[in-house]
Parts: sequence; structure tokens; C-alpha cells
Amino acid sequence: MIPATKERIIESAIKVFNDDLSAPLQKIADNADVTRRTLHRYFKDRNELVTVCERAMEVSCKKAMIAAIQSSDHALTQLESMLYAGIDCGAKYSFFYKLHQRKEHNHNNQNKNCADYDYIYRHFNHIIVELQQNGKVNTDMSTEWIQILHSGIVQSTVNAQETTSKSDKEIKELAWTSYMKAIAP
Amino acid sequence: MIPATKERIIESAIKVFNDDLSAPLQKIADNADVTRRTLHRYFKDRNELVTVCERAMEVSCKKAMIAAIQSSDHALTQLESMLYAGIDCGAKYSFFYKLHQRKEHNHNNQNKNCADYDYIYRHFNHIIVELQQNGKVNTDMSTEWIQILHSGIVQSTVNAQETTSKSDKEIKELAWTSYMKAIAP
DNA sequence: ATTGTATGTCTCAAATTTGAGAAATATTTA
DNA sequence: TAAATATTTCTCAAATTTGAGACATACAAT
Repeated sequence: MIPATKERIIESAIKVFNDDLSAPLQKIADNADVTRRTLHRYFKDRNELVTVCERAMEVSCKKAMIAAIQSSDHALTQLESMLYAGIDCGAKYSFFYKLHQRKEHNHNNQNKNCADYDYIYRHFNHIIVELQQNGKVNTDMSTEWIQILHSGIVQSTVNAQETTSKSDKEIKELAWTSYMKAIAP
Repeated sequence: MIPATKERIIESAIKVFNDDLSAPLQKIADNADVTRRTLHRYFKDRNELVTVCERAMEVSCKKAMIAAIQSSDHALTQLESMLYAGIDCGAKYSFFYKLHQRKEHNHNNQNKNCADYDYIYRHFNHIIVELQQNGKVNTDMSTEWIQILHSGIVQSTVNAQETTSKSDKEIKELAWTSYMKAIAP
């Protein structure tokens, strides 16, 4: 059982690191409403914190994605759930996505995380191809592009949640409508 | 006339700061292929560099946006040009957009930059409303949401340019097609 | 009330980052 | 080529960030 404080530090760290990987740890401590000393009690050093964040984010994000895939056997519903899962994971999703995209990252399917990433994106591809065969998705668009679009919509929806006055539900519906229409034939 | 080196430093700084505002200056120097010493000759300190970046990015991004607006008097063409301008500005666009969105930013239309930002977004809104009246854009979507979507598509297209094998032209076309279909009635 | 655990405060040394001087080298311009 | 300018290299002190010890407080569980 992970203590609530530790959890809070990880959450803040994910949020802060997400657009400022070199941010001073003080910034994360402030954000989590703890002293820097407390942060250092939970994490040996910056490196460990980053690693833990990556793992935490991978785990929760992967879990949500896999659940989304398994929530239905209709490809369209699966895709919709994946979009919502991404939005719900918030900053974690961008982190997750970035992580496996950046050039320093040496992809390696022996690694459990990479294997899961592969699992998710194989399924994603599978869903898209199926929808294309059913004539529900534009065949002029590569799955590669649709993946980019998918993550773009997730990201901007997450950002939007912070600035807009709309309810989460409304925003998600807008996101899904826009996405679906964008990739429709 | 700004020296090429200074220009290069600013470019790198915008790129690096864009997802790591606290990055060590060494990282920017490396990216710009100069020594940290050279960087320090052009910029008194980190703060000055950040300020100069903001200004540079505002100027070039604004110029491109305004040019896009004025490039045509067909609303749809204007919107398309604005999307491409955003993509061409690359990292600058996200920076520009973020800058005026973050809560520390105190919007103030006495400020020339804010005034220009307002000018651009007034026009953007105008274009959307006009397209909605012509039945070319979905009236269920607020301009607020369309703006979010717009910047989301720009951002992910810029990211995509770095990872994908597709040509810039192809990607831009995909972006525009997806965007237009997403907001169509 | 007492014990144990978690967090905060204050402190400090080590590590890193920052900004700049001085002289050597490279590059441009006349 | 010579002079002028820009950049690099090496160096160093100041500032900031990092990680941790020692002890004080707060708070929950028994």
C-alpha cells in the first residue's frame, strides 16, 4: 500500500516534469504540498523520482488502455474507450506517449514496458484496420497518422480541461465527435 | 541585422525551452552548436534569453498568422493558411499559445503583444462564425473548442514531422483534411 | 498517556549551473 | 596580408540546487 503523500508527490512530479523535466525539486514539493525534505525521504534522488514516475505512469496508463481495449469487442467502441482512457490519464498519457517516442528511448521488446506498449499499439492498429475494412475509417489515412491525431486530440483535451468552463463530459464528447469525424471516410 | 549565431541560439532556445523551461543553458548551447561562453556573450543571463525568445517567437508567429489572415478573403482559405502557418512556426506556435494561456500570464490589451494576440483570435473567431453561418462548420462546436482542436492538430503535426517518414507537404494535407472534416457540420 | 510513524524545520556539505575574465584561434572584411 | 570581429578554451567565483543529518512537532493507534 503506497502512502498518500508518496502518491501525491508522484502525481505532482508527473504533472511538473511533463513540461519541465529539469524543474527544481522544490517546484514539485510545492505542488504536492510537502517539504523538499519529505520528498527526499521518499525518493533517494531526482533520478529515482523520474524513474518511479515513468513506472507509475506506465502502469496506470497501460492498465487504463488495456481495460479500454477489453471493454468491448466492437472496434468503434474500443477506439472511443481508448480516447477517453487517454483523457482520463491526463498528463500521464503525454508522458507515456513521449517516452516511447523520444530518440534516447531504445525500444526493446524484451522490456516489459515496451512489450506492453507494443501490445497496445498493435491493438490500436488492429482496430483502425478493422474499421477501415468496415468502411468506417478513411483508408487514405495511415494508422501512423491516426495515432498522431489520436494523441493530439487527447493532449489538447487535457489542456482544455484546465482552461475551459465546460464540463469534463461535454469536452470528452466534443473530443470524440471531432476525432471520429476527422477519420471518417 | 541580427547575427546568424544569435538567431541560431534563439531558435534552439525556443525549441528546448518549449518542453523544458528549466533546461541548463548548456543544452541550448549544444543544440545551437556554440559554446556556453558564446551564448553568454549574446545574452546577459537566462532571464534575458527567455524574454528574447518570447519576443522573437511572438513577432515571427504573429507575423505569419496575420499574413495568413490577410492572404485571402475566403474564410476557409484563411483558416487553412492559419493552420499551415501554425505548423510552419513549429515549436514557436506552442510557445506562443502556451504563453497567453498560462495562469501567470496577466492578459492586458494595453500590451502590444496581447493586443496582437487579441487581433488574431478575434479574426479566428470571426472566420469560424462566418463558416458556421455558411453551413461549412458545425454549429454545435464552440469557437473555443475549435481553437483548442486547431492548436492540438498543429502541435501533433509538428511532433509528427520529427518522427514520421512522410513529407511535410503530405503531413500538412493530412492535418488540414482531418481538421476540416472534424469541424464540418 | 504512550508509542510509533510521518512530516516539518533548520542546517550544512557536495554537486551542478551560471556568468564572466583572459588569452588563443578562427573567421570575416578591408 | 593585416586588422577587426567572432568564437572557443580554460578558468574561476558566485549562485542555486541537491541530498541528508539531527531534532522538534503533529497525529493516529493502542
